[in-house]
Amino acid sequence: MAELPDLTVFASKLNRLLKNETLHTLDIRVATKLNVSTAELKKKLENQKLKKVERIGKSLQFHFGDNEILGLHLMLKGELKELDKGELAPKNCKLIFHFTGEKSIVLTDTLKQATPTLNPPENKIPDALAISQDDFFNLLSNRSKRIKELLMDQKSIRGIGNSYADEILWNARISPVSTAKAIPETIARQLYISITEVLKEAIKEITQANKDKLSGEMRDFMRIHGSGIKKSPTGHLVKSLKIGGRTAYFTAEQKLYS
DNA sequence: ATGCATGTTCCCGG
DNA sequence: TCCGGGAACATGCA
Repeated sequence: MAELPDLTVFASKLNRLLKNETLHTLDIRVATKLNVSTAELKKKLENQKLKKVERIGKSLQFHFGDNEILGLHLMLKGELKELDKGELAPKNCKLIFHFTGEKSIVLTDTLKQATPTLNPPENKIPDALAISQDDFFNLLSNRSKRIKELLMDQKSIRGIGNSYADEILWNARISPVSTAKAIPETIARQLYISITEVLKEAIKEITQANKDKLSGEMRDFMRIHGSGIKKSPTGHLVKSLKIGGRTAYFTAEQKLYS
């Protein structure tokens, strides 16, 4: 699925496309995972102006007129797509947003796991691109989890998925199986920098490749993560390991703290 | 053909 | 209670 950098690009595309447009009709084809009734969702959002779209963690938030927020998590297979005028709803369509200016976007999901949430509860879990250095140090200091799992733990820090966790840990030269609290502060500082650097660089790459994208993921620029990558940019053999049911890619350049 | 990838949740055992 | 492993979900791609 799309990860944080892709979602950031989607959010800016959605803003360019739909900001200040009024939602005319919300066509709810599949209501699975929805936290309110279809009637309530329609009632709250239809005829409201879309004020902005934001990315928070791995979800998008559509802010509508009267303080109504629609959160949307795409999960593994959710995809957004612009629908041309008169175009039929695609297969596996869950939601269609028809705006008064005749623009429409559709949410499809073959897995039916995409999760729309009306007015998601306030959440203090920091976003990976917004966490302060102090909060990040505190997060590491009392956790005996392996660092890769901690970075991917959405209840600790939001937005980092399997592939970017590998990229970040290689950038910081830290082994993914290091114990979080065993990482010394100087190294943790580097890790903090790597998070921002890797994610921002990815946003830049994706934007340059296609600032208008609304779906899919782009990974061409990844240094470590991917079954096709044999060596790191510095020439070290890429090894792999299952961590938390996911494949971690790493090299001997990455130091183990335990 | 086989199996891997992908996020989250839930279930189980240590 | 925390930690880690595994399954489940549907589909496309090597």
